[in-house]
Amino acid sequence: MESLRIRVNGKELQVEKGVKLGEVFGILGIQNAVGGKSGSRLIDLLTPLQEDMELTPVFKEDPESLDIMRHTLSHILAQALKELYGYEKVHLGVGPTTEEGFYYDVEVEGHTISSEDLPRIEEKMREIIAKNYPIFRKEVGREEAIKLFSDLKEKYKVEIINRIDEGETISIYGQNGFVDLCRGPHVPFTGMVGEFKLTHVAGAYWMGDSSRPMLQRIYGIAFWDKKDLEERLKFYEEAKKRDHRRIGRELELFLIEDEVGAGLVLWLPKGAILRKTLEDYWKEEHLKRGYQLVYTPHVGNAKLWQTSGHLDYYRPNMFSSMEIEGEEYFVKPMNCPFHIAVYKSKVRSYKELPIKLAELGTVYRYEMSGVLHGLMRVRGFTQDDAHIICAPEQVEEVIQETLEFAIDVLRDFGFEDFKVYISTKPADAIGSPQQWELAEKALKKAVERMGIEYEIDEGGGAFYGPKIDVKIRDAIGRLWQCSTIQFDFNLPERFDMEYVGSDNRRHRPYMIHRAIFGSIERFVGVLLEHYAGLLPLWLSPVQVRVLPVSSEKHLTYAREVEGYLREKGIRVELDARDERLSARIRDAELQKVPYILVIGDKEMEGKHVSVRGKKEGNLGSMAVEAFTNLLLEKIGKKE
RNA sequence: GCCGGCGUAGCUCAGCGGCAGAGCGAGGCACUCGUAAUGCCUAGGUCGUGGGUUCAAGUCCCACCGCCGGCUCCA
Repeated sequence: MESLRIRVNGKELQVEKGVKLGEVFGILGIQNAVGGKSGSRLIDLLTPLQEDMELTPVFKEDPESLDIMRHTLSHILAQALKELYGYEKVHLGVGPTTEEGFYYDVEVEGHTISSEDLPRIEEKMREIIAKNYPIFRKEVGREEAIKLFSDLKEKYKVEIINRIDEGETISIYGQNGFVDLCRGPHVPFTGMVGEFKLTHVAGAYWMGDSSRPMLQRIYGIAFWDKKDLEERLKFYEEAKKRDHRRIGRELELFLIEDEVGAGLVLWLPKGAILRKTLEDYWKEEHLKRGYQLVYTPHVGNAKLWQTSGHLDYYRPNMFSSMEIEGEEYFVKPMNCPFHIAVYKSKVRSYKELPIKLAELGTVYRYEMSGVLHGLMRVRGFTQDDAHIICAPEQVEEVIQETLEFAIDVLRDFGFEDFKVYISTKPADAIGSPQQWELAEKALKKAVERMGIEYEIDEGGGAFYGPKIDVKIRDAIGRLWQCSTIQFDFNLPERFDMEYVGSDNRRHRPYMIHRAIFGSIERFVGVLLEHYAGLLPLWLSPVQVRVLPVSSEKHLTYAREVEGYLREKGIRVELDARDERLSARIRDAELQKVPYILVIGDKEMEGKHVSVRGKKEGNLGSMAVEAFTNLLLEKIGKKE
């Protein structure tokens, strides 16, 4: 028998080839290990060791251990389904782990699983766990595997086997009469899994291909500790509480209605003022940084979209055409062709570059009905769009400046944590290698210089150019894609864009698309979820609500205060309804108004107001001017 | 678009073959009130739309529209 040298935590051990990792740990007196790790590779206790290796044990404290037990839970889920609906009726797809749990894609003949079935399935799973069945692992040959899974009527598994590379080991795992094709890793007994809960069931195409059958995906979450599980469930509840669709209705910000159309947003007065605040800020910041604002139409001639290539490549996402005086027109899905037309309105000199054209351009895109979601995914939205046209030697500086701009803006809205993704040249790219190299280098350099954490999505760029995407982390840790800076080597060619260089010759400029918010709609949605509706003062649709204690005695002075604040540019409302003061306070609190001013006899005497802050609580009485100055200072600081 | 669930008053929801309901909100009246809900009264519905089954349909069946959870797509 061949022998192997295994190093665990620095201790070297000589064992026979084929000895299971669990036995190795046993010899070494390592207890409670869930599995082992060699480099980044996870190995479970059931796996026979075939080569010399250095290992560290994985315990429950190690995050990798979750992956192992979640994987086993997905098998237990599969077995539970087989037990409940019949071994030959349940066809298994794939059952991987997720960031917080696991799922299994299955097809159940003659039954569709609904969320009502989940408790029963869970119960069956707990039975399997309680029995503490030993889990086995076996390596099988390709032919043997195909025969085994064909006999089991596991058509999807057979398909997977056929896709496995020659030479790769094919392993099966199972327990108590249940067998699954699986790479592992798993815990050695069904009783070793942690706390779990099945959360929901949804459809999922086999292999993610819409031309293949749709399976049912059963999702579960799982952690070692009940505490962690409950925390995760609380997170879902918290997310639900922050749902911008709910907040939007409660605070009367926006409306999306059947009568108007799916994915089309009506901005109610309070939402409109929020949007205006965002837009005014946006325009000011752009002007400060040398952008030129433009306005372009909502529709454009088909010839334009032909030249841009949208009709060839983007047509499925465009609304149907309309005919005007024998010419075909389309509602715009993008602003770029118009901005290019602005650029081309005259001969451009290198001295003008970079030219930065910006517009809050409302575009319409056909999105499949199933993907529409509140403000986050709509059919009509306003991009905070800009196109930067520059010379090659300006690219680096332009990218740097643009990225800084985006981050500065996002910081102003209270986001501090960013994740940046750079997508590089895909296989089917157009443009010269020099162009790609220059562009990709500029992107990387900009991110590195700013010291932001980033990842590279190798080959993930669009065919027409590489890009940077910025995602922001919200108050409960979720990432939202917002800003994007995207090179375009395609449109300058298609539209024959030029500038005259210092050599008096014509040159092709570089063009960069960029958005900071992404879309106004989506960004407002993200803001609402980030702040759970309690927007910072400078963004609040209503910043102050004035409440006279008595709607008769104090009304005149209350109106005076209201008028004064309004004149100072503060968004103020008077609530002199014939209601108890505490009822009106409650109402203002629920509407998340940052400051409530109570006005009674005492305040009237000294031209004071009694201030109650949403965050600070009762701040006591102060002079109207003092309060106004305090407020204006806070608004100025974007608090 | 696909799979599953769901559409009942402005909102949140109950009713699941036999007289359309509740709370909040809205309107009216009384109370004139000091930091998170004063009381009483009233109005409000082709039960998403269209078809079908039935003596009888929010309720059962079919189609469509929309919403929710996913999948897919996001030149």
